[in-house]
Amino acid sequence: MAGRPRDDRARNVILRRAADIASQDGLEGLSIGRLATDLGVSKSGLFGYFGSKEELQLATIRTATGIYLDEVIQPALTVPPGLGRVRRLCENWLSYSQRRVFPGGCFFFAVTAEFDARPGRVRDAVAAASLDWSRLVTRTIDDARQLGELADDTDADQLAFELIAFLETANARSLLHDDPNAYERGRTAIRKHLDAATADPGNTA
Amino acid sequence: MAGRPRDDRARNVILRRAADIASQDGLEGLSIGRLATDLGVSKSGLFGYFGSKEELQLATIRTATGIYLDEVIQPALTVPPGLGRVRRLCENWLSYSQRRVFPGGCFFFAVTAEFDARPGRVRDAVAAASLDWSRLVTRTIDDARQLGELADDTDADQLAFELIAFLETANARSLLHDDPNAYERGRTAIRKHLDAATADPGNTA
DNA sequence: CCTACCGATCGGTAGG
DNA sequence: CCTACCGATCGGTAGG
Repeated sequence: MAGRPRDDRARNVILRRAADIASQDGLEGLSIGRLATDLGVSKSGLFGYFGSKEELQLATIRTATGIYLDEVIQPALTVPPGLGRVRRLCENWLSYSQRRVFPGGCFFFAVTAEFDARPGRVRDAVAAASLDWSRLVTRTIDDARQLGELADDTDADQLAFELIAFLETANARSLLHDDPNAYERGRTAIRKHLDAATADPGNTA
Repeated sequence: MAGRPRDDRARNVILRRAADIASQDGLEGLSIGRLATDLGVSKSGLFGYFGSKEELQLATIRTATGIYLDEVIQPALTVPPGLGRVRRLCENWLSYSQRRVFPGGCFFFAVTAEFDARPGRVRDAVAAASLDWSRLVTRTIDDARQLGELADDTDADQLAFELIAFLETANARSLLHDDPNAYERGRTAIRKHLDAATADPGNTA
């Protein structure tokens, strides 16, 4: 299945560039010819790595998932479970978007809106990645709750929905309006929200 | 500028269909040939109404804006200013998304992610529509604050950011995961958030 | 508002 | 992994 090391390196270079293009112009806007020209190889040579455009799209999603793991998730797992890890996960996400690890902002935000109404394997792969992320945030919140750092009656699924909403909206607003305040709005919303959910018997919010 | 009434009617039919297609496949996925075939007219005949693909895209955005006004904004203005109008605006938005007024969910969510990283007139038009909507939500919240229905220190811009985040995330999750609970998550988040912001000197959240 | 066409680009293939 | 090509489709135009 895996080619020689040299092939793998070439493949990685191709897919990193593909993910950058897709974050800006979408996975449909990503064309084999353009990608080949950008990288200075022949179209059919590049095509041979993947066999079809759909396979290129799926491989690009896997590459983006790996980068997301490295940039957002892994560094948060160095923090012990609890509220601190929840905060770190959110901050890593905002930083990943703000630093433009992908030039078009969050890769998954870009391709979700593109494929959410187009049934097929690409949509399925995007939906699976989104679900994995959503479950990780939920689990991290629930850990904090079980450790007594969030109120006992915290609905982890609901709070995860709300935090993810703030992250994605900060990303979207920053991109669409070149608004540098977007990330501060997101940070404020997250801080306020997590403070409101901290274990505090007198808190009714 | 405006053609005969017959032309205007034909134009509206074309643009309504264009908005439906764009909500699912994007404004680039909207092709003049496909649109012409769908509507049973010649490609050049349809082209003549607009003169370029970019003009078709801009006209489609204007049509979608009109539908958004009719479905979301106008019916909320029948409610007197205050917290009730804020709630009505949010509920109208969720209903507009949930009823699939556009088959691909919110038209503007779909085209924002598509064009947020592609400078040009289309992005500018999408950004302007987004800003208008954002300002309307902010103003509606600030009216409620001035009427004493929201806490005096409510940051209307910040609260608008948060409510819009819940709306868009409910839309996105419903589309990507065929999740019927997405809208209830959105409604819960909005209710909880507005309750926490209601005028109440003892509330520290 | 039609038919017929333009050059460019798409995904994909043949042949070496 | 290259050159050269395939049919299909793109936005747009000529001519009537």
